[in-house]
Amino acid sequence: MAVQTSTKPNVYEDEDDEPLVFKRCSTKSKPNQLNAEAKKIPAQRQVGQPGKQVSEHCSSNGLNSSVQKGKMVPSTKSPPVKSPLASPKASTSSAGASAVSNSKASTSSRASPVPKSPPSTTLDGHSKRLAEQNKSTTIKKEINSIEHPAQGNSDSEDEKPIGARLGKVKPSEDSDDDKPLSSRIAPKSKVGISGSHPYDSKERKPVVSKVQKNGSSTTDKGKAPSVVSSKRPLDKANPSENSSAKRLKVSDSSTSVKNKAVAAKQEPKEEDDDDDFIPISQRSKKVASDSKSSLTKQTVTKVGSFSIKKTIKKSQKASKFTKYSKSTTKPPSSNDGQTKWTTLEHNGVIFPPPYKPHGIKMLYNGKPVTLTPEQEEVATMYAVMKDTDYVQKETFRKNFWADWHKLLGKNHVIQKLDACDFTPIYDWYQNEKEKKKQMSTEEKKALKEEKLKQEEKYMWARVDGNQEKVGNFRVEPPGLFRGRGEHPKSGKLKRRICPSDVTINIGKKAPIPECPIPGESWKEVRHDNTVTWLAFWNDPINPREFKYVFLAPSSNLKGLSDMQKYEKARRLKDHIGKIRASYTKDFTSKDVTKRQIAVATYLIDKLALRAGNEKDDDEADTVGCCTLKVENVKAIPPNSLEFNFLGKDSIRYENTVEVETPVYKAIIQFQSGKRGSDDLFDMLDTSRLNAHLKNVMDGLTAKVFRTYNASITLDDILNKKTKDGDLSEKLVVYQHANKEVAIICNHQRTVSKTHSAQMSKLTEKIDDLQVIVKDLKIDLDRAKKGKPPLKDADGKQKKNLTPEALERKIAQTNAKIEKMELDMRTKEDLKTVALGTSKINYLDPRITVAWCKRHEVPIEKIFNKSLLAKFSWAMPVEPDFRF
DNA sequence: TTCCTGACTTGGTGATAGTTAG
DNA sequence: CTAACTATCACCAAGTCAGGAA
Repeated sequence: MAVQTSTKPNVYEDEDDEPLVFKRCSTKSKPNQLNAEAKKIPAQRQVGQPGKQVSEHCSSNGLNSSVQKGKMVPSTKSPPVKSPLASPKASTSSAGASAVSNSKASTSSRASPVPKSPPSTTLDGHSKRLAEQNKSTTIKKEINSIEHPAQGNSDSEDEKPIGARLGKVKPSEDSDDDKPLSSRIAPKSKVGISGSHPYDSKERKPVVSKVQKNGSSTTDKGKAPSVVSSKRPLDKANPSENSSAKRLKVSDSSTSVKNKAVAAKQEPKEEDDDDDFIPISQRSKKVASDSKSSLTKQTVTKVGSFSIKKTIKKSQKASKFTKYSKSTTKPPSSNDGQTKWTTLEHNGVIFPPPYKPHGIKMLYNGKPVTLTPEQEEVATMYAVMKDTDYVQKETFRKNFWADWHKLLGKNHVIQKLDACDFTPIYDWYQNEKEKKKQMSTEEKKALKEEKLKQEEKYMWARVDGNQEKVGNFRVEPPGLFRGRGEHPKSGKLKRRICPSDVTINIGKKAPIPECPIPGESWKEVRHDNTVTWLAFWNDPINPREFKYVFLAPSSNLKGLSDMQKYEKARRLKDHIGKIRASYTKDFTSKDVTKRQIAVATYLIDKLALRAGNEKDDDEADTVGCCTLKVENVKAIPPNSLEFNFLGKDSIRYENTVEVETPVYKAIIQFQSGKRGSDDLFDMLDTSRLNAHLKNVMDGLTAKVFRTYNASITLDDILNKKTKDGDLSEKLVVYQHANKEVAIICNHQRTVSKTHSAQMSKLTEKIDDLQVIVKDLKIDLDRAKKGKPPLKDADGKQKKNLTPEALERKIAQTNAKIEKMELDMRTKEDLKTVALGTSKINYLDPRITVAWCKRHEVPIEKIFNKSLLAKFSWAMPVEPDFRF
């Protein structure tokens, strides 16, 4: 087991001991210890404390990390010119820049073979190539898209209690600028547990209550939010950076396609990767060897990396990763600047089936009403929503009525919604649902197959010769608009989309998809290779907006852009010290705009707030950083700020943080003389802010900070907290890190309806087990004295067991109890935290993959099937990769 | 400069497929 | 084998941000 770990452990450990620079403050709430500790760690960090600054600085430029890694290129500094080309930072390049693959050239061959059906099988080894590519971060890698065969991962393990270990984690400390500043955001109020007794046991932590959605909440809001302290030393700016910052106007790396082309050229040998045709079974061998070689190669370059070959096991493991990397065929075409593809074939989109009238009559003033199919369709949409809270909302009903009334006509019997009784339709619907549920497995299966058969042709596209999965090829069916929060348009009828609403985008030489509805035709057919959409139509609710059909996340196109996103965030690491120094300096600038930019940037960096674009009146009233209102922030002496606002999706953001005094003062100034509903940052909007950011780092925008803070936090926690231990303990560490990121990003979910019931059930079970333990102890005592055990509850005589056997049983039961308690704590802890969002969008998968490789954690334990497909580009990463 | 359009990423939820406990 | 859960996925809403028109 200890495989690779060998090298690293020490490193990390050391870190722990280092002085921390940032530390979190404790939350106010007093969680029980476990929590508290755990939470603290990540959650709140103080931004710099004075004394420690030094270290901070250093690290800031990533040095730290690089050092640790040993390798990853110290170079952070890349030449000032960021090159359009490669965005990648120099650092990566070390390995070899060489390998970029590019591609177009090779393309053709591979592609063809791929059958239309999803290729399920290929596994393969392109890893090598990929690996190299990775190293060089050059953008263009080829990502191939093929689907992976079933991977069966069988590992089953699963589930260990997650929370288990949290308690043990020690508070971390971080030091560097690199580290995320953020602090904890989530408000922590504590809530009591609902059920009867709380779970119990030892430490119970108060539950954190989260925020509620839509503001309504409330619940506990009063509680104490956590406070973060932040202080970052001012001094730090790095001189050097400035120059680079200036950047010439090169295009931003992300777009840098052009370069890529050049780079691409190289693609050496990878050709052999194609094993697409080899049966899987045979492939495995090959894979292993490939991977090995690739790894080896890497090893060479970098000193410290662990060598794979050490054990067989290892190689097997490696193969696991390679199996998920795409095997594909050709690399994506290189783009030059704008080009996203050279050839594109697909079959268009599929439309929902026409409405089938059911003929059930609803009641109006208690009397049945006959409706036309169109009217009935809309009535049914509403009827079906009877038990959702949408229909409780005034806006929803009003909008629905307006649209439906129009359909009914002025002289219809139905004149007002309140006198309508949709129950008959509702009941009919419930009944249909029930019937469906009752169908036999075979029937269900047949139905599913039927559907699959119809949709199959729409599921795949061929992009530059590669077979790629299409994301959303189904046109949205008509329905009532379900806006989130207090959306002014919620309840409006979303009309049916027809082919004449749809614009298709396809390669010039590709056959134009046949319109699936006889007699109708597409609105337009374009051949625009500067965009990635396959089709779009105007949103019926807001005609100036569009609904697009894109490729699935597992596609090369998406994978490439995903990777570029993370590379950009990694670049921020090299500039963050300078950026922080610069905005710190501007907190006291005489120029109000400058001061606002500085404070806004600080909030975005420290709290991971979203940029906050302006919104129209016909959208829900939510805000982001630039659109914060005076009333959303409350200054709490001596230097804390209490935030409370509705953010994206009308999710409430509640957090109290300690900020640096100049920030605190600046906020008070920005608020003075304004009404609560006025903009806090009146001189600012997102484009101004982003324009400023762009001056500091090429391609930098507000959202990059979210990605950066999320990923660096994961990398940091993972590397500091992972200890040797069994798999489940490692998974707990991962989950803990993931949770911290989710908290920073304020990713919430609603508490499941059955949550409290589940908790009390668990409590009950634990109580039962405790009774059992008690009885066992009595029996043990008796057994020691040679007496027979007591009768059981039914009055039956229990089996006579030896004291040893009884002791074993007691131990087992206690272990069970402990595990359950842990599960409960974890469950309670995560009841309002959504871990998935950050995994999908913010955490550089290479951090996870590398960590898995280092610690021998099967990647399938962390990434599910879709994530594995989406992140296939990250699978070849070197084990010592650090964000 | 500001406004508007267009393209693409990010996000929460409910239905469903898959698992596990009883 | 069924009930109870859980994990996953499809769905589609809601953001971000670039770039061009006004």
